[in-house]
Amino acid sequence: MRDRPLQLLDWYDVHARSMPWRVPPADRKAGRLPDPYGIWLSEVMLQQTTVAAVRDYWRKFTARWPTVSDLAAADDADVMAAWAGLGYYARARNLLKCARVVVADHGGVFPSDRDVLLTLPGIGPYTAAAVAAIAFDRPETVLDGNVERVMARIHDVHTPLPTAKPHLMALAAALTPQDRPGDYAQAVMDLGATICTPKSPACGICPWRDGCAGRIAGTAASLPRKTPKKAVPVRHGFVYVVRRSDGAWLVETRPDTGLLGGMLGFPGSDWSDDPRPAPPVGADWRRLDATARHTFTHFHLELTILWAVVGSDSMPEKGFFQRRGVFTPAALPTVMRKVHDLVAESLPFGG
DNA sequence: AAACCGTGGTT
DNA sequence: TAACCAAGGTT
Repeated sequence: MRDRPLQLLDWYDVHARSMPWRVPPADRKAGRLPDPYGIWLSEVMLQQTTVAAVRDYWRKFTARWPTVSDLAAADDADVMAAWAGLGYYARARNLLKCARVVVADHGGVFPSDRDVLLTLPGIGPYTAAAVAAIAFDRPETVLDGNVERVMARIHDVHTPLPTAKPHLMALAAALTPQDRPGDYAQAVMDLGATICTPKSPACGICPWRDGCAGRIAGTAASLPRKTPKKAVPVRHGFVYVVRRSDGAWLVETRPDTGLLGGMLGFPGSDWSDDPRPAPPVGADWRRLDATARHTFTHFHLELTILWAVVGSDSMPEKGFFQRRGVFTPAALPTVMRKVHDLVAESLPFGG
């Protein structure tokens, strides 16, 4: 069998996926490396998130904040609004923290060392290795969901995740080449994303098919094994949508920690088995004849929507009014945007 | 160390 | 359609 990394790099030279932040293999071989800021931004956005979902957000962020210094100087609310809809909002809070540390402690220059990168907010083992390898061509080993799957299959590893993770890491590290480590890292992930897919891998066209123990054993499609997850419960809650007579919307900035931390939203009850309404302002409340349903990572949510129209002298106990032109549903996390859309289509208020 | 933390696409 | 899944990190 020919050298596995070289086999994969030859495949990558032909089949590399094109991405806005990526430098194609031909250019990288000529010595060109990507902007570390763009790679860091892409890697944070790509955490548990598909390439398709990230593309437009990455373009929007780099157009508005072209350098890490620009991002570090941004207003928190602008960054959170720009991140709205992408999910895992702690990433956006850590993104800002990280940018500010890079400016304050590293002169606005991204560190190239994996262990230094690991000290930065929002950068864990995967992202530190990815930035070092992809942006600086350091021989670091990335272990993401793709690499775990590929390693489990070519070595026919039956130990379930996450127990198997250290073993899979050792197997992946043993393959990482000294030459073109950045392309190699991207190549394994492209292989996992396009050939060695979770459900029905395309073993027939895989550059690693010859030495793949999982394919030979007939177990590939069932690997990696994973310990079963718990069923997600259903929780309930109330949201309060207040329109002022001039069309302004009552919103609040959610606390920095916890679910949807730091994001804009409509005030509401807690989300529990037995929530109690606690309206943010005295008003003639009416119940909307529609329920907002949304699924988070660890629970389903059913929200009862209460709405009211108040006068221009209204002084809410919670939140603040955003006028027309300032308020935009695009700045809301998806569950709140669903609430907004249900209200907007039920109450023709002129947007 | 297990729980928490979003969303949209695929099966 | 409900479950699964995606370039994970933090506490």
